[in-house]
Amino acid sequence: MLEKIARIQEKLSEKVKEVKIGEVRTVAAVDVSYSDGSARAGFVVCTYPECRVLKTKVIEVEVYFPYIPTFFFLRETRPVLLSVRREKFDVLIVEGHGKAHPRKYGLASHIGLLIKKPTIGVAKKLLRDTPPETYRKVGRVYISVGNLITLEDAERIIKQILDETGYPKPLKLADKLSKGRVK
DNA sequence: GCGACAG
DNA sequence: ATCTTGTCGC
Repeated sequence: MLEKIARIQEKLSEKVKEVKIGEVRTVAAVDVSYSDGSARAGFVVCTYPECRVLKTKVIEVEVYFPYIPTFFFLRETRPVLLSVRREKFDVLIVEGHGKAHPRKYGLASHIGLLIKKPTIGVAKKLLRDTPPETYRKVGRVYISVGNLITLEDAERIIKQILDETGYPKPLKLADKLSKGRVK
């Protein structure tokens, strides 16, 4: 079964577009946390590059798929998609890899393909067998192309919004929101 | 002693 | 991720 899905990932990775992004005025971020059998997605939209918070929200949804390394997107696509639908932003930061993946297709790429908007994958650790040219280390995180952006643009954008700990500010807020740990 | 592949 | 213990490395 997973073999079949792996082939699909390789096929879908060919649909990812690496193009220069247009003017960026707002950046959004999503992160998911779990409690019991439900997943909670924290979503935030900030101005770029100032990172003034324009919107925040949290949604809750039942999760049915387990976490399997390199198949992470099967578990988080649903909650992430539901939280970003109908929202407005120029680029979306996703907690999880984009092209920095053994099959060049992580959650950030899947989301980017589905919503047809620029996405950047951000993760704290690398997966085994990740092609070196697919990512950059920025601050303390690894970033990669999700969709509709170049690695260079992604790097430039993330560098502008790092906090003092080397972690993207919008993503940190999304993380807190998902854990219900923010005003 | 029990693993070290995103979360 | 979440829980949890110890604080460190094969």
